[in-house]
Amino acid sequence: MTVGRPREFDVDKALDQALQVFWLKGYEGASLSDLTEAMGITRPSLYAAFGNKEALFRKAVDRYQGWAKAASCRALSATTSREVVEQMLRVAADWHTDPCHPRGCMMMQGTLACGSDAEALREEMVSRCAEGQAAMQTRFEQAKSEGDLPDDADPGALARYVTTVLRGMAVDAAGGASRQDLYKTIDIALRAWPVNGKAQPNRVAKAMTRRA
Amino acid sequence: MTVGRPREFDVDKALDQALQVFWLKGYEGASLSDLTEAMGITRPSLYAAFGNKEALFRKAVDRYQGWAKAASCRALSATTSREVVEQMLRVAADWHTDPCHPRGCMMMQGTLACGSDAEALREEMVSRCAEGQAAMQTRFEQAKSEGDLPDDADPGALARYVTTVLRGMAVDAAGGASRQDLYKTIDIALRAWPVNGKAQPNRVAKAMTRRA
DNA sequence: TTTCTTTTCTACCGGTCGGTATATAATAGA
DNA sequence: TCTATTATATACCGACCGGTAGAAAAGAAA
Repeated sequence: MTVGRPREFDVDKALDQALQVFWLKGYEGASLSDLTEAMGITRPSLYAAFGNKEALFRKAVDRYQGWAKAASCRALSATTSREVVEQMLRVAADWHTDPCHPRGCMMMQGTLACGSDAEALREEMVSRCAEGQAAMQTRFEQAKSEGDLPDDADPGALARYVTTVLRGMAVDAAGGASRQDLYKTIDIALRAWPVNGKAQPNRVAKAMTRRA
Repeated sequence: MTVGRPREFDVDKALDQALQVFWLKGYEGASLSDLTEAMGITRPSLYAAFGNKEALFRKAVDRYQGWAKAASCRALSATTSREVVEQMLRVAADWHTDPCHPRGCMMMQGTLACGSDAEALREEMVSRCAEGQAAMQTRFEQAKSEGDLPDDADPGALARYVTTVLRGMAVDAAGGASRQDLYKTIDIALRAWPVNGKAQPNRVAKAMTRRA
């Protein structure tokens, strides 16, 4: 029951369009003309609805990260650390080569692709990416305590390694690598994963609920 | 014995300064004002000496790639494929965290960090990066024929894997990762390297000349 | 219908972008 | 010294940047 002239466009759809533009062109590479044309609205409408360009970018990143976090949570709940990593990498490979949207990682394309004046933005994005790495680290610490990883395993270093491969794959995809190429890379990357000689007490029980 | 007024600045030194600016700010993020200030020359001097901004960037990339190719050749001449990869990754880690210049990879920071109008530039950089990957692939094919890699090894996929890790590390470094962090990542990444059960006839002989 | 609120549109702001016209200064050869 | 040639410095170009003022339009409440 709002008063005043009703908005003529769908805010969420417009945000999706803006996300695509940022993904493709980066934060600074996406001009307001690019954005308003893709969103199908005029400049003042954009400012009234989203604040300014930076706020619009943040909202686009929020939406993007929502998807990423959902996929990440699903992967983190896999039974073994190895399965966590494999799912993480495969989902990323599928995502970064999905023909429904631009290739590569939106946050990397959008934020690494920005000059120095948006330094604060970049640092925020770096720390946002670090969240995912930290989540993996805690998951691997849990795996270690469960005996799913050997005693000499370094959860932090392992999480960093996976993050590095993820970032590399995102660049590969942005540069045109095919999904099959990324799959082959994943097969090799996974051979670095430590195998433990200890018993894994919860493994069978967890495996039964894995596909729930 | 050239005629006319002599140039008052050192072209190579100016190009080095331009390289630093592009490295730090990217192709589009580096404005002509940024460049001329860092190079210590005026705008018309820049255009007279280098053509235009894009030509200047290409020359800067040429110089950067010269260093990269030299290091790459050194690594490729190592005895075993594993040593090739280890040296490749370690040199890259050192390079990308060298305090003497901006962090990360100049070509990635410079080119991935550009909008859509410089699409041709980006594609050229992508193909330039592919050269290094191709060189690794031929080196690994040689290793396979020498028995240094198992018969079921896929030289192309292995080269892609190493390239992916290299790209990931470059992003890590640009985001602030320490050299020690990258070293730990390398230790893990190397565990993916295939081990062969076959004899390696030339291994001892080559190892003797390795440190020559 | 009148009033109030909010969105939409056109047109514009100062600033910066990459690039250049023009005039002057500095050298080599005649 | 005079001329040809090249580099320098100032000042400027049209185009585009992110962002906004102000009027018209469309709804809800009175």
